[in-house]
Amino acid sequence: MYRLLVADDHPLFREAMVAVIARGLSGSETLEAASLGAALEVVAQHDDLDLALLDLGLPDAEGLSGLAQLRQAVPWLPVVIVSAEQHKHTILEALNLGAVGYIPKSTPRDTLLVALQQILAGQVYLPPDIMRTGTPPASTASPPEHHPLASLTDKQREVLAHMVKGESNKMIAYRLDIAETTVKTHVSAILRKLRVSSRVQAILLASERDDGSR
Amino acid sequence: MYRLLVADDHPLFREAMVAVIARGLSGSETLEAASLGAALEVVAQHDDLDLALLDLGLPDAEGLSGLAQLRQAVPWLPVVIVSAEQHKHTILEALNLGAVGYIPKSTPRDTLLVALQQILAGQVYLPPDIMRTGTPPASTASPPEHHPLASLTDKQREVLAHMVKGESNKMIAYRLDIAETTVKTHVSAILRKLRVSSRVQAILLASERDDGSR
DNA sequence: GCTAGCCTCCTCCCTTGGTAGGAGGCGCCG
DNA sequence: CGGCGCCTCCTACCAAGGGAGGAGGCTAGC
Repeated sequence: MYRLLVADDHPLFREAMVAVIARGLSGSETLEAASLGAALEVVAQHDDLDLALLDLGLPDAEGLSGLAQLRQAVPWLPVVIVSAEQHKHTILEALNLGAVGYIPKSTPRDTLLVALQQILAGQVYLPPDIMRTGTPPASTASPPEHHPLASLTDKQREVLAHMVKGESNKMIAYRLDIAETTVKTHVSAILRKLRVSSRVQAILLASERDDGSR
Repeated sequence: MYRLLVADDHPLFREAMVAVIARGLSGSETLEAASLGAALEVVAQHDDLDLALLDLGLPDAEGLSGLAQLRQAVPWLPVVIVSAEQHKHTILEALNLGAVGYIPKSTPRDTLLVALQQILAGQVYLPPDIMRTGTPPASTASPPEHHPLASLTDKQREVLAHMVKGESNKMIAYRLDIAETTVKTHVSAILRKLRVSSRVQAILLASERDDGSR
């Protein structure tokens, strides 16, 4: 049913996770990686993955840099962080980097399954503690998840419309009669909101959605 | 019917050209520009132009640099060079820069009309002299005009396929197991053959054509 | 009044994209 | 065999893209 990647350097935990998935998501296939490097290789060769479970604290990845690299390499792949650490700051950082969820290692098996299903369904999973404590992550967490494109401001949408036509920042600036730096600001905001890392990906995503054009 | 831009610093010649167009291509609209700067402004504000007639020797454009700038600014706009000069080298250079034709100023009115119609129909017009003298422009002139995409080599098509997915040069290199410099070489060749100036435009052009994907 | 969001613009900095030009290897064809 | 096209890779260089961070002005809402 689904194809998942479990990236964790602890063999036992990896196996446990795989077992949970096998039992809870029957028919799903799991790939494993013991390091970030291995994970990057795996994702490079499998473009049909549905989700990656990434452990924080892989030997070859400093903290969230592993997430950053993974997102960078394959922006289309949803990544959920699996970690022992539970600092609110780290979790928000991860979301900012494009993670679609954060699962504490202490999560009981059945809750874990619910979390995975929720994430595979396109939702975001966060540890209940965080959800409860009055934390309105606002900018990156709640709204964008469901309406990536809808969350753009008018001006951003306008800039995106020009990007889609293949125009450069400089040309967009000229047409909209604003400074190129301003265009860059908008573009950066767009990329962040759409969770992609290059204008090309933003364009593909945009023209894939709205597409009333042909 | 058509919207043309006539860029020439000589008012008399410009008027004559406009007159020829008015008589021969009834219903067509012509815009005028007396300098390259003016031409650039015009094209920036009119994205529905069909063709630009560019004089070589505009006050603010050194030789073919005007063509280069114009092509750079609006790659989608076909540009035909109108010039007094007739050196074979210049003509080939112009074609290399993406011009779709080269019309000597000495061309008689009726021939000029034929040339314009030919160009508007997607053909290329070159002064008969050049066509006759055994000059096989090969690389840029004859084949690409009709089949921009078809003229790509297998490898180039393969690279383009990855570009269309939104992948960076580095990622493509990794997937195809070749050096990034090689990917760049292919990308450059693709851009040249497709007559565009950025990967985004190449991608848009490519996904506009083949599109069996949706 | 103050705050929050948005738009505007800037500087500094690094990465990516793209061009130019050269060079070697391979295979095909006249 | 020699030439030609293609693929490969390289160096060097410049332009464009993108992130970080700060800053001012504006309006809407509390």
